[in-house]
Amino acid sequence: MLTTVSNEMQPKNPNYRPTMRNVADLAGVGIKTVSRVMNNEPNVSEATRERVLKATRQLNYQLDMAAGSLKRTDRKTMSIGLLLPNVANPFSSEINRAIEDIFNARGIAVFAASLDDDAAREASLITAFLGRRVDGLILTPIAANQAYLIPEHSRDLPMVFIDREPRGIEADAVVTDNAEGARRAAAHLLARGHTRFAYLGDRFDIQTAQQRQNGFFTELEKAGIDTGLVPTFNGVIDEESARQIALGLINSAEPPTAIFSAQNIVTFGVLHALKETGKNHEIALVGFDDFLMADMLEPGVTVIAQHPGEIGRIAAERLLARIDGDEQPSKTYIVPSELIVRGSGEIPPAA
Amino acid sequence: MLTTVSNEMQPKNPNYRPTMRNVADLAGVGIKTVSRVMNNEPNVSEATRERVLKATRQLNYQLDMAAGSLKRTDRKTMSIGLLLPNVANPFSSEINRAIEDIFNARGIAVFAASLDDDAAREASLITAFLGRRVDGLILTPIAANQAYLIPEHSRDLPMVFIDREPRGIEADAVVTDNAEGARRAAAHLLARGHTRFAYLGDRFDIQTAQQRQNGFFTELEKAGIDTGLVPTFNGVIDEESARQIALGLINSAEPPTAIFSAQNIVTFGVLHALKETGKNHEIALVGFDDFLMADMLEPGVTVIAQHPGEIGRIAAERLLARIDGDEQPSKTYIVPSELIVRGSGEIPPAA
DNA sequence: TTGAAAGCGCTAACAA
DNA sequence: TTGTTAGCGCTTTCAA
Repeated sequence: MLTTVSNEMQPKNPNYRPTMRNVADLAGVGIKTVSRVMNNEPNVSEATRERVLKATRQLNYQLDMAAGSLKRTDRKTMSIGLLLPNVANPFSSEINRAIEDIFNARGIAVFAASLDDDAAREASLITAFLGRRVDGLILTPIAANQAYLIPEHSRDLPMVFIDREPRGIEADAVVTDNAEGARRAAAHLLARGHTRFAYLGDRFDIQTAQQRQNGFFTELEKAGIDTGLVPTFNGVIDEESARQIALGLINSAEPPTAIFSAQNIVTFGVLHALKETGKNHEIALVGFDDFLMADMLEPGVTVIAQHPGEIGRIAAERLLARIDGDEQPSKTYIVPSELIVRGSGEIPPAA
Repeated sequence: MLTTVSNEMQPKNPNYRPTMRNVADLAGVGIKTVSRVMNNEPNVSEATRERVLKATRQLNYQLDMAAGSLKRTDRKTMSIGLLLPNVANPFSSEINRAIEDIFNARGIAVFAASLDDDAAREASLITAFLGRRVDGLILTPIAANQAYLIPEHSRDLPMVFIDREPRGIEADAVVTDNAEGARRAAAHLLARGHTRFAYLGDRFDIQTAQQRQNGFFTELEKAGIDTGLVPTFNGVIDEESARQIALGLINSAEPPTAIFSAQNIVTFGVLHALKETGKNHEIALVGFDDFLMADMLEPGVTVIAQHPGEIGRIAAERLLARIDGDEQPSKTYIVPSELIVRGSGEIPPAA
């Protein structure tokens, strides 16, 4: 005989959303027993468990995680926040996928959002995630400084930075060896005998862009090249301006024999310029970032490939370890880039 | 003079996470006043508001949305679930971005996850989202039937299906005009005088694949071609098998003069085969789905482009309308595909 | 093995 | 304009 009154509380509508109380009443057990079953806790007889499970199926009951986490000691929401440059670009979306795979396997859901290189978005998206009490954060820092995150970090909100290291806060980071990758590009071109270079990079206020330029120029200088004379363009933020700049270089009195483009989009612009002018087999090109179809172009495009999937995987594993209580000192993990030889970077300087 | 006892409850640790009660005590107001300020409700004097705001800053307080939604009448969590084929592929990630933009502007966060064409994942991911009480669902159906969602749909959980229409449930859907797009591809090739075709498609159990094949074949038949004789390959699920099949076709006794590849990955395999055999300027190719660099290949690749951003935008707007209470009958929205002429599809049949 | 009571942080309803 | 009380659905604590 059921003694509770809660049956009266069930709306006549059969499509109300049942609570644990409803399940308990239907199964004729206490609410705590339902909780035990739903959370796979021990000390429930097989018969009782079956009875409860049957009631959950009858009512189509689903545990409310948020309500539970409110009272639960660890207060975990089983969700994390992920801030990427842009979920639509291949670099971001590969990271996204790698992270999803790891958290998914642990039953943790991922909120992802795009920053568009906008510091104001960084702030507002982080606020949105914090308000949802995510268990951790993986983010590409864009604001000049991340010191504002210190209070959260001390409150034991784990965070891992990706692609760029944070400033003003000590935390884990996972980044590509940008300087070394660009250095290798320079060495590769120098080995073919090039002496006339051009450098096209994106926003110079972004850490990675600076590192790539430094790496590239350092190697040129080691080879005795006066980098002050190397045509250098920073702030090339879209394909069309990259194309225009490349056209200007190609048509100049002393065109470069080798071009280094420090980023995906920039590479696309340069490729268009080379194709239009028919110089694609005469001027060497190495691009930072691999891209789809790079091997199908004429010539194939030699690139310094990053490994976004690897970055995502490592970041996810670090965050998971932190969530699980890992207290080791924070550290920056460096994911090596890779020179992929396909043709465009092996063109020798014109006689 | 504060009379509450809750100050004792604040841990000595300065890095505890403050509650609304703590803010209220510090500001010397009632908890409901803090709630009013945090939710921008009226009827708070400017002075009080300032005092509360100051306290929130001092404590670094952040409203807990989940706790609030528990009691709030509308029970909204301000989050939605998004199920995509694969967040890493360009089609999915463009949709993802379009949806993010619209929900973000409304303060609604997006849980995204990848299905990998796996019906079991569809079920488990939906369960995960429902357990988090998302306010709505946008999903690419993969399971044979979505009738299992009827209870949730009747409980007033809005949902919009994308890319494919659901089966077994009446709900909004946003899809590409697959049949019409493929039909147009056929017409385009027929107009160049082709009579020997080959068709390569992906998993035939996927609705869109069937529609594309139907559209393509219908147009061929209209032109008097016996489609029973057209070499047709379904279940081409990766680039390498597409390449092998294309190589077989190219090297056969009677090679096709025009190939239609019904999906991105398949197109990549065919392109490789054409390039390897040097037939890229001899055999015509039209692919379904646009891709990066399609214009940079030799020849440029003629495609039937889908508009994933548009699909995402419409789906997001529909879901938002439903969340806001729109009760109109459910409907399927069709996003037109677009023929993009670039060269490969304009190659005439060999003499 | 089971369940009753308290309370997580917040909003609704209502009183002052 | 402000504050008090109850209670959202759940887990914890502790008693049976």
